[in-house]
Amino acid sequence: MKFAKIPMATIVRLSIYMRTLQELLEDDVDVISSERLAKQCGVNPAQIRKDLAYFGEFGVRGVGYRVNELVNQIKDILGLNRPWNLAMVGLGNLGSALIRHGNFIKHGYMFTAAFDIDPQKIGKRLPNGLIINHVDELEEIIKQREVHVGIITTPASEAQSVANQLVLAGINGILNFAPVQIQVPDCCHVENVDFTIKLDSIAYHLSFGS
Amino acid sequence: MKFAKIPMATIVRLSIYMRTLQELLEDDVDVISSERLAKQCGVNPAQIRKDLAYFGEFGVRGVGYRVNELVNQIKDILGLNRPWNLAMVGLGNLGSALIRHGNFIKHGYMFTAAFDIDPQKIGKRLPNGLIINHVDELEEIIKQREVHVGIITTPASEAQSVANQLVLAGINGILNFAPVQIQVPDCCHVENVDFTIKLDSIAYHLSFGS
DNA sequence: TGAATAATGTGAATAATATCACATTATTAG
DNA sequence: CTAATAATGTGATATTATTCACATTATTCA
Repeated sequence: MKFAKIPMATIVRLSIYMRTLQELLEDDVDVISSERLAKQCGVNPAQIRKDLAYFGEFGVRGVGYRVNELVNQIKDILGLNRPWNLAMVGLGNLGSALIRHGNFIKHGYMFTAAFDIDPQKIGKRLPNGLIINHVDELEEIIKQREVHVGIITTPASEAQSVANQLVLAGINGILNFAPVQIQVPDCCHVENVDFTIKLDSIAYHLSFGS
Repeated sequence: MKFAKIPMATIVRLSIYMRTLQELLEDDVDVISSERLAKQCGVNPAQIRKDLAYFGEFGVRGVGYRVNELVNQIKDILGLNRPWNLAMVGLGNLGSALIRHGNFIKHGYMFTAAFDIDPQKIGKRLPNGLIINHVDELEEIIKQREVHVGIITTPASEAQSVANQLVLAGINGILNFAPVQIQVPDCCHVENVDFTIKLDSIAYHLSFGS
C-alpha cells in the first residue's frame, strides 16, 4: 500500500467517505456510485475516484462500489483494521466528557490509560472502568499497556510538557485539544483540534459573506 | 475589507497567527518578524506575508510586525472585534463540558442559550448561569437573544433536524460536533469538528510512516 | 448476441496554493 | 551622510490539488 505521496486531504476525505458508507450500510444500501456518494459527502465524484485510485481499484465499472467491501478497503488503507489504544492526559471537563463519549469506541479506539495531576482525581475510577493515574507514572504505564496515541486535554500551559513526556514514552501520535501549537520531533505526528479556530472561521464568514 | 477571493486556508492560518501573537504579547514581545512567527506556527514565512497581503500592509519593512497592532488587525480581518453569541444544542457530556470550558469566553464568544430535549435537564441552571430550555423553544429564544452561531452536540441522529431548526431560526453559522455531514442552505456556513477523523489520520500515519 | 446504458479509472487541463527571489523600505552604526 | 543589514511586500515560478472528459468495462434488455 501507499505508492505515490498521498495528499493529506485525501486521507481526511477517506475517513469521511468511510463514515458515510457505514451509515449507508446501516440502511442496507449495498452498492453505490461515486456520484451518489459524492453528493452525500459534499465533494466532486471524480475526487472520490481519484482518492481511491491512489491505493488501487475498488469499484466495478458500470456498477459502482460495493459498500461493505469499500468500507473494509478504506479501513485497510487507513490502518484501521486493528485495535488502537489511547491514553487521555488531563481529566477536566473536556477530557472526562471525551472518555465517556461513545464515538471513540464506536470506531475501534480504546482508552487504556488516563492521567491527571490533581490528587483528588488520582485513583478514581472512570465510568469505563479505567483508573486515573498520576502523570508521573505516564511513561511506565504507557509502555506497559502499549498505548499508541496520546490525547492532550490539559490547560494550554501544560500541553508542551505533556507532549514531551508522551514522546519520551515512545508515543508517535498525539491528538491535541489544548489551544497551543506543540513542538514535537518528526517521528511524532500531531493533529490539533481547536474549536475556537473553527468559530473564528464562522465569524469571518458571517461578517464578510461566503 | 476582502478584495480578492480569500482561500479558506488563509483564514484558518490567520486564527493560528493570532493565537500565537496573543501568547507572544503575554511574554511582552512587541515586535516579531514573519520568520520567527512562521517558525512558531509551523509555516513558511512567505506564507504569512502573503496571507496578510490579501488584506493590506501590516508590517514595517526592515523591522517586522508590531504584535499588539497585528493582533487587532487580524481581529478586524476575521470580524472578531465584536461580541458573538452562541447557542449550545445538546447538553450531554460533550455539550456540558464545552460550556464549562473557558476557551470560548477567552476568545470573546458568549453562550447565551442552551437547549436539550431531556425533561430532566430542562430548567436546570448551568455553572455559567444559563438555564436549559427545551428545543421546542429554540426558534423563539434564538431570535430573542440574538444568537449568531449554533453549536450542535447532539447524537448524530438528531443533528440534521437540529440544523434545520437553527436555519429556520435565522442562524447562519453552525459548529457541528455530531459525526454526520449535515445539509444546510448556502446562506448557512457549517464547520465540522470530528475528532475521530483526526484519529484516523493519526492511525494512517502511524501505520504507514509520514 | 448485440446495442444501449451506466459508471469506473485515468491522462490531460485547469485551478488553487505555496514558495522563491528580489526590489523596496527601515534601521543602525561608523 | 552613507553603507550595511534586516525584513517586508509582491511578481514570477513551482507545486499541488481538483475537475474534466473520455476510453474502458460491466450490465441489462431486446
